[in-house]
Amino acid sequence: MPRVGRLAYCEAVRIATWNVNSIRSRIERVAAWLERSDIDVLAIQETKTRVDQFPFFRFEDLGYEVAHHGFDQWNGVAIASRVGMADVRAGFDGAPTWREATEPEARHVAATCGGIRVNCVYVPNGRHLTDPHMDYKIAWLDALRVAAEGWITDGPSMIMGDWNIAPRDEDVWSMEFYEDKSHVSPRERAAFEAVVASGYADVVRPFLPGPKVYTYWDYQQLRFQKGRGMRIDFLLASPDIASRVTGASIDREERKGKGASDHAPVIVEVADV
DNA sequence: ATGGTCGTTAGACGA
Repeated sequence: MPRVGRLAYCEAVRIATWNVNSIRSRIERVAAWLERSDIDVLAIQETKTRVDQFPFFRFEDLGYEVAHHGFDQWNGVAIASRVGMADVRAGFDGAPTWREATEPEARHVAATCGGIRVNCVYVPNGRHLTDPHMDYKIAWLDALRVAAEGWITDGPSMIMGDWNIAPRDEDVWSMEFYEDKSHVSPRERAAFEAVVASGYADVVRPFLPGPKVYTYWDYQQLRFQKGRGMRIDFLLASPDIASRVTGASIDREERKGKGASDHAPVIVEVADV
């Protein structure tokens, strides 16, 4: 059979999400990881940089196109892809602003990569149960749910990123520790499950069931070394994508050593895109 | 020791 093009022979696409906690401080680590991990699409959260400071060249050197959305040292989201980058969009309709801000924070960017509508999200941190940021977080997730109800009807899509929510008790190292804290409250969990219920599926958990499967470990108190983490980074997929996911992994190696992000990358493999 | 570490940046603030 003659070769008719790359996609015709592409057995799988590898898609990942990673909260890098500053792309400028982490760029060499991210670049090295992309190279050796054979990643086709990476959704990045907490770039913590303006667009004019983003190290686009480093991704381009490796054959990736990048869409980045960021205003300043807070938040910031990006998508890097080597399987196409079309219809880039920053932010979704109905996203709330923090208090009276004139523009929503940089917490969502979308692009169509390899036939998949990739939505990269950085869900607000609620901080504490009674903090105004918690109401903002819930409002943001509710608006995301409304947007997702539209995306699910538009074709193959994914929503991936740092959700700042541990949906199940087994997703944290200690429920006793977290019972009065953010990330595990019924309100947050309901808001997460409502996005899932709009038609998406967590495509990682079936391959990596808990307990003790985490994607984030606080820098403080030797949490990583002690195995005290949280599962708060998720890849959700529409049914047509979910049924083609052949594997998933969390690269804990990337949480090790000096210069690591506090999150590990989460990877899924999608067959026959 | 009532914190412990990181990131942004230059005194805090956020996670």
